[in-house]
Amino acid sequence: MPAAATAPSFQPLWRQIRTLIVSDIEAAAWKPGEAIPSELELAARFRVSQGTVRRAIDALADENLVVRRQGKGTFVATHTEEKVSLPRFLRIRRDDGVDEYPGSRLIDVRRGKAGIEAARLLELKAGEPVLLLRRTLEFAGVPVVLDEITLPGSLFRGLTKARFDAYHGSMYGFFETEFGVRMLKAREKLKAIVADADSAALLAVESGTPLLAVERVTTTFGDRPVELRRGLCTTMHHHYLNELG
Amino acid sequence: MPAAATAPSFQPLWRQIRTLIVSDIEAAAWKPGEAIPSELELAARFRVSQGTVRRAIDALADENLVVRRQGKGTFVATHTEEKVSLPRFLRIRRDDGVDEYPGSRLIDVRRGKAGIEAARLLELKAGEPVLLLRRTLEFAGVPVVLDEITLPGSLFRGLTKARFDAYHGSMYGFFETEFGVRMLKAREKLKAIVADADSAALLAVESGTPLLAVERVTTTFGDRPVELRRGLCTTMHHHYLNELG
DNA sequence: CAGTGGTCTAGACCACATC
DNA sequence: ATGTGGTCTAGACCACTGG
Repeated sequence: MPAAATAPSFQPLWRQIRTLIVSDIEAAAWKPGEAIPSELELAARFRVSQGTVRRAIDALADENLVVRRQGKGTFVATHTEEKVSLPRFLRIRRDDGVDEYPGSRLIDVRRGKAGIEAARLLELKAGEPVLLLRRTLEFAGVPVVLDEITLPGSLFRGLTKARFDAYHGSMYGFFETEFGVRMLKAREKLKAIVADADSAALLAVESGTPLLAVERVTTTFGDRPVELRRGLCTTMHHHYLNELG
Repeated sequence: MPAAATAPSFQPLWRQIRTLIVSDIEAAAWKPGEAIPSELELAARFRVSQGTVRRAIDALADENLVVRRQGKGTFVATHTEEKVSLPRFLRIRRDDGVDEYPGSRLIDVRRGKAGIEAARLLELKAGEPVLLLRRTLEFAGVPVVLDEITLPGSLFRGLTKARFDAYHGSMYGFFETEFGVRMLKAREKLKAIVADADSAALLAVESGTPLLAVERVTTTFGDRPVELRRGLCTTMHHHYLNELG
């Protein structure tokens, strides 16, 4: 039983079972929003005690891969039910503290080839086909964030502006239901820059205004990157919120 | 047994025991860095099974209040052992990916009165005495962050520049060992601004350079705020890192 | 070796949702 | 009443640390 250099040789049972369940979720044995089998059923299937299955599912809940609901069951996490609370990956907030769900306005969808930087971050070869979306996020009808989103062409075949506009819900909900791509984790790097002429026009601010630049790489199962997003955010009346624990 | 409007009437045993242990940690029954009693000992003391104590301690470990070390024991978390890895609350990184522990240079310590905004964020009355520290964080000898730190005077009596300079370690280590104030959680709000003349001088950049403005409110037990920090960060060669999961 | 945290089991019972 | 997740117990055994 070979082991990676830094990995433990033997994994506890609950860890192995967690991995098995993740594989089933990735293989869409149960779709996002659906219930997975009950703990007792999984325990019987894997020939372990309920407590061991519980431990595995607890880990998955901590990773936001599933959601537990007492009395009802355990459900595969989805981005299509985020209308109630704020989207999990949205860190931009209004300064006045009101929790507003921003509107998304798609500007355009273009086809292109991955540049060196995008290829590196998305683990593609330079020149591979990508999709380039531009969109704004509007709070109270005012554009606050300008995003340029780079997607691997191979995963999002058939993505058009019309198709996105026909979908009602968040962008990650769109990716999930229309292309089966699940956004699980993201890593963001923030810098302060000044607006150039183009960005300023789209955000309705003066050229030279300071903007918050957010570079996000989003990953799916196995930490495979599937989205590169460069956002510019006006921070006159909004901010980026982060909780440290 | 009265209950708050939104709180559950009955707490599970492990939750109650967690609270008891937190109280003991807050009361410094065991100091930061010291071991708390073993699970079996705590189980006997509270007349519950080891599993229930385990659950309580697991929760504390998730909150970074204690650190488990297999074979050795469970230890109260401390800010004085962060020299190996990067400080837990430091999000600024070098663009080149090198993990550098920045140097801290204290500029000055002043006494003052809380303004309206500081009073609100620190839950003080306007006009109550505060301490105002200014310091820079230097990466490779170059100032990258300029912090202005506001502390409630009542909690940090006797804090002087000389005393800080005599201490070797992180600022939160200093607060912990010298004043018994434990920084547990923080909430940061980020904006992009342009440097004014004073800040530009201290950060050795031109006036008008875009800077990342970080407002941090740090809390201790019971979510009581104990530090307000306004930081300005040059992001030419550094960035603010955030992981979303 | 003894002591610590880590895993796993089997079973009882509770709390919640649904029919 | 039934099925789900949530709590709690008692006990066995494993893995790691340090004298």
